[in-house]
Amino acid sequence: MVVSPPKTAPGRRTASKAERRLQLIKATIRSIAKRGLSETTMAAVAGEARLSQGIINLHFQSKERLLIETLRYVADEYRATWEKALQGAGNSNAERLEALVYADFSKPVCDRNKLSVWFAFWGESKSRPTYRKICAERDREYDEMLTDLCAGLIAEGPYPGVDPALVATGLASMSEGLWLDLLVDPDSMSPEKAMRVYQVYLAGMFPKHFAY
Amino acid sequence: MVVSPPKTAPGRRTASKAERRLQLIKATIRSIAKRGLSETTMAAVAGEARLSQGIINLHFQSKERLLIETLRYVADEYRATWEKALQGAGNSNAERLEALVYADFSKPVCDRNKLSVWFAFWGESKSRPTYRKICAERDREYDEMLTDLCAGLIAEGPYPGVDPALVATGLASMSEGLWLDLLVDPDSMSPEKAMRVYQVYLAGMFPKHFAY
DNA sequence: AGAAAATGAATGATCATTCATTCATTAACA
DNA sequence: TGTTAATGAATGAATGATCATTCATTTTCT
Repeated sequence: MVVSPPKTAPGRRTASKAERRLQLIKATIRSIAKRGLSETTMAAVAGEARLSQGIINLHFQSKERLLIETLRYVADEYRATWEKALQGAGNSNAERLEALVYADFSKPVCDRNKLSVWFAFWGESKSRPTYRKICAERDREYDEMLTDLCAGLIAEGPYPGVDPALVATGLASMSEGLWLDLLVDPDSMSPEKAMRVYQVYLAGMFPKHFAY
Repeated sequence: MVVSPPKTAPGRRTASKAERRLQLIKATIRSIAKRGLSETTMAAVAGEARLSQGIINLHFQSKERLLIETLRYVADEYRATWEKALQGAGNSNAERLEALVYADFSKPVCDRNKLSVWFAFWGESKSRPTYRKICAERDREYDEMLTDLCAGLIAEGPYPGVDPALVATGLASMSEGLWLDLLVDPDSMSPEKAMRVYQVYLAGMFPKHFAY
C-alpha cells in the first residue's frame, strides 16, 4: 500500500513528485526501447519526457537510481498483473492457470517496449547485483505461486510422478522464451501464437484438464 | 567453411589477424559479463586482452563492428554445438532430441559469461536491426531443425493432433527461459536441474519415447 | 631493409552531474 | 479581496570526467 500519493492540486502547473517520477520512468522505458540501454542518456530521457536536463537528478539523484526504479516499476507491474488475473479468475486450478496464460501475453505485459526493458536488465544482471536481486525476486515469487497451483492440478488429476516444482519452472521459463521471440522476431511470433504454444504444453502435461 | 585461417608463423611474436580477432572477441565476452554491455569500453576490452588502446580499431575498425562480430561468434558457436551434437547422436529421433538437450545445457553453451552476452544483445535488439537479424536468424535455423525432428517423433508415436511447429517453438523457448534462470538465479538453478525440467516436458509431450 | 603489427599519447565528442537562477504555487497578512 | 513573502519545482549553462578514434612512432618479423 502507498501512503496516499499527493495528487496534483487543481490548476497546478508543476506536477507532484510522484507524477514526475512516473513520467520519467515511462520516458526511460521508451528510451531503452528506442535507443537501447547502452545509449540511454540522461539527456535522452529528459528529452523523451519533454523536460529539462537537470530534472532526473532532482527527482532520482542519479542515473543509476532512475534505472533501478524503472526496473522496479516493471517488476511491480508484472506482479500486479498476475495477482489481478488470479483475483478475477474462477476458483478451479485450471481456470486460474488459464488466467495466468492470458496475463502473460496481454498487451501491457508483452508490449515490446517493456520486453526491451526486461532483457536489457537481464543482460546487465551478472555485473549488477541490484538488478539481479530484483529479477531473481520476481522469478521466485512467480515460481512459488505457480508451483502451488501445479501441485493442486497434479493432485486433482491425479498425475502420478509429476513434480510440481519442475512443471512450474518449465511453464515460467517457456513464457520468458516466448517473450524473447516476441521481442526478436515479431513477424513470426504473436501473443496469440505464444498462447497456443503454451496451451500445447498444458495439454500434454495435464490432459485431464486441458485439450489441444 | 572458412578459407584456411592463417596460423601463427613459427617463432612469430605477433599473432596472426585471425588469432588477434579471436582474442579480442573473447575479451569482449568477458568484459560484457564482468561490466555489462553499457560499461564495456574499448579500453576495458583492450585491457582485458592485455593489449593497447588502439588495437581494436586496428582489427575491427570500430566498436560497433567488434560487438557485431562478438554476437556472430557466439551465434556461430551455438549452431556448431548443436550440429555437432546431432552428428554424434544415434539415428533415432528420440536420441537426437536427447542429444540436443545435453548440448543446450553443456558447459560452453550455458556458461554465464556467454549467457550475459546473449541477453545483452537481446536487450538491445529492438533498437539495432543488425543485432536483431543475427538473433532472429539463429532462432529460425534452430526452430526449423527442431520442427523436423518433432514431426518425426509425432509420426512415430503417433501423437495425433500435435502440431510439430508449436512443440518445437515451445522446446526452444523453454531452453531460453532456463538459460535466464541460470544467469539470474544460479543458486536455485543448475544445468542438471534445467535438463530435468526439459525432460518433464518431453515426457509429458512424447510419453511413448520419454519417461520421467 | 622493408613490411606489418602494435603502441599510447592526443583529440574532440559526449556524458552525468551541479548549481545559480527563474518560475509557479501556496500561505500569510491587511 | 488584493498584495506580498516563502516554498519548492524546473531550468539550462557550466564543469570535469570518460569515451571512441586517430596517427606518429616503435617494435617485431621476413
